[in-house]
Amino acid sequence: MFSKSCEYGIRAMIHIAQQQETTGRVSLKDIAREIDSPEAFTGKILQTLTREGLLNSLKGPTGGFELAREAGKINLAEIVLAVDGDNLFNGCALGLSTCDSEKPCPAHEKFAIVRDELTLMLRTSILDEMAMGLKNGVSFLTR
Amino acid sequence: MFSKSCEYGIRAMIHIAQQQETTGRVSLKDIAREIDSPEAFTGKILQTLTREGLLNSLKGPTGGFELAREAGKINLAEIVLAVDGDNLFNGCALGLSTCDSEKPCPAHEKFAIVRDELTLMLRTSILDEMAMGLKNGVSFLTR
DNA sequence: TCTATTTCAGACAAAAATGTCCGCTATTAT
DNA sequence: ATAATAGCGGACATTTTTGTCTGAAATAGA
Ligand code: FES
Ligand code: FES
Repeated sequence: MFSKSCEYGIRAMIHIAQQQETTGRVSLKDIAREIDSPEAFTGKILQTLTREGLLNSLKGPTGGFELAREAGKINLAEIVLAVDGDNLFNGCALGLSTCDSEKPCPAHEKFAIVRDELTLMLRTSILDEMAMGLKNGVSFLTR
Repeated sequence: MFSKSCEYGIRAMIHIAQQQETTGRVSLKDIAREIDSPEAFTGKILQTLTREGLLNSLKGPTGGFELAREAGKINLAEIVLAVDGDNLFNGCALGLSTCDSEKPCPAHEKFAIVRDELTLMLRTSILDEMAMGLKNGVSFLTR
């Protein structure tokens, strides 16, 4: 469904959202440890998220990453778009060059509905809600 | 969403379903041409589908591939499972080792719903219906 | 039987995704 | 100022996915 990069990116963003309420900025080392991901690789992904305007980064001691906007105004669709691009939202299920309802593939009719539901689900998955779940111990970022 | 292999596999199965009503078995060469896919690579995928019991194959002149069951009794979920495995149906959105509603990731609650809708959509996408769409010119396998 | 055709199996190759390393730059604290 | 810290950028390495090639095995038809 999502690339490894995207999975790490989402987990990182949720962890940052949950952490920064209390401790402010979060370091790469802390993030990689908490979401159980390879540190250097995660660093690359966080750079991407920073370039894409979802994170701010600060160098030096006490440096680290923080959300570019408040956690209530960032949703999963933005993160997926930033890391994996828009193919999941627009692409054809059967890999045709474009998804076009005027000249659809045989799966289009049923697939487009589910794809749109997925898009909506991602748009309505807000970072602060997910961070809340983490904090309350009802959800987890490792296993 | 799906791997290239899976996309080619689905397109091949739909083409075979549409073609074999009239001309019987379908050769790899014909399939690769009609679904616009690399021939040798497509051959590998058809071998997999044959091993997995979704296709029968026959060597020699007049040989080729045919559906192992009638097109009304094969759905997309089976093809996806045969080629890409069950991760799409069971896997965690955020890449945790397993998806477990007892110890869910922060995306689980909303994601599991959409994932189940996708599964249902694939299960109810039947090969003969899609082949019909192709024959009637309302859907297409290339672009 | 002989030949042409077609799938099968395995080795090989190229490209993309995933992951690591290292030196550089910016920043903080002493 | 200087040293220590943390992100940045680019090169490099590994693994997976995607794709190719070749020869063998099976089969139909002449
Ligand atoms: S054309 Fe294939 S999903 Fe729209
Ligand atoms: S635990 Fe992540 S989707 Fe179920």
